[in-house]
Amino acid sequence: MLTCWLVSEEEIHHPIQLLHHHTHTLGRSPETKIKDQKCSRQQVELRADCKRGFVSVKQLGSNPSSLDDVVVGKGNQVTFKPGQKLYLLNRLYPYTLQFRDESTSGSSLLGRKEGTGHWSQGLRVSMQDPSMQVYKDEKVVVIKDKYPKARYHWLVLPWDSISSLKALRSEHVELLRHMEQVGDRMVQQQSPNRLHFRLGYHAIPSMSHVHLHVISQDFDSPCLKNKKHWNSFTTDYFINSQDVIAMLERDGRVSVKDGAGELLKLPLRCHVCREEQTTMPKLKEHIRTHLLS
DNA sequence: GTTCTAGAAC
DNA sequence: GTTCTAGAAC
Repeated sequence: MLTCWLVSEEEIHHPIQLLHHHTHTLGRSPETKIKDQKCSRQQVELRADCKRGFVSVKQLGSNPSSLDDVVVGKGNQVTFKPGQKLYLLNRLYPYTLQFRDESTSGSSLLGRKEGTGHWSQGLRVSMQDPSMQVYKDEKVVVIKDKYPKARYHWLVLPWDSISSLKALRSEHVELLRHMEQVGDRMVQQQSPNRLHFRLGYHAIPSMSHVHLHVISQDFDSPCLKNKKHWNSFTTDYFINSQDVIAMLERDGRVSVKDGAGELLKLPLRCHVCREEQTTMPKLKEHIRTHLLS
């Protein structure tokens, strides 16, 4: 079981432990050392889910608390994940989340695995591991997907901690262009034959930290196992990098349609000839026929 | 994200 | 009886 800690970004006080499925009220108090009268004594209510790796945040006070750049709003509830920043009041008093393996604290025992936090933070761990890095420069790092869904499947990640598409703003356009350029270069350099590739983002990714998928369109991989896998790369759930950049240039934000998650439940359809298949094994057999020629 | 497995579908 | 999917993971 992981433990959950609320960390004051400005190190005003020690991390506060949030117990699994317990509510914790945070506001103007000796605990936070906040004396600002605009902050309610019960500014937000927090409830940690250590199994799923997030904290529910409900704003109780009248003045705005915000998650990244988005105001929560009184009475509203949002999901707070590691990598995101919670500002208790008016973009002040920033907090981050940490899920830690309790086995790493205190005296260590032999043979115990090092705690790496919640599974959804796996990419943040992998990108820092030199043995996983395929390419890196001052802005981004490229790693191979741990469970590739095709013969070639890379992830391009920025060093900057950007939790998801929702946190992207106009100022990130240049970074995203660079990520795409690096992705294009991976395709040209590493791929010997002329396989078709797509570069894009998942509408609702499971893993934290913005990552660009660079994936060959053979989908010839034992790790491609279920409908969710298939539809996440072959429906509108997969948003082309160019479309994300265009949206960011035009609106200053990336909007993901409501119900994008439903796209994962669509029938299995071949991405080449659009023919529908009834089961995954049949689909996998079918797409082999498009490999030749 | 994956693993596991109950029970639906065949 | 076997294959395959899809939801839980406290």
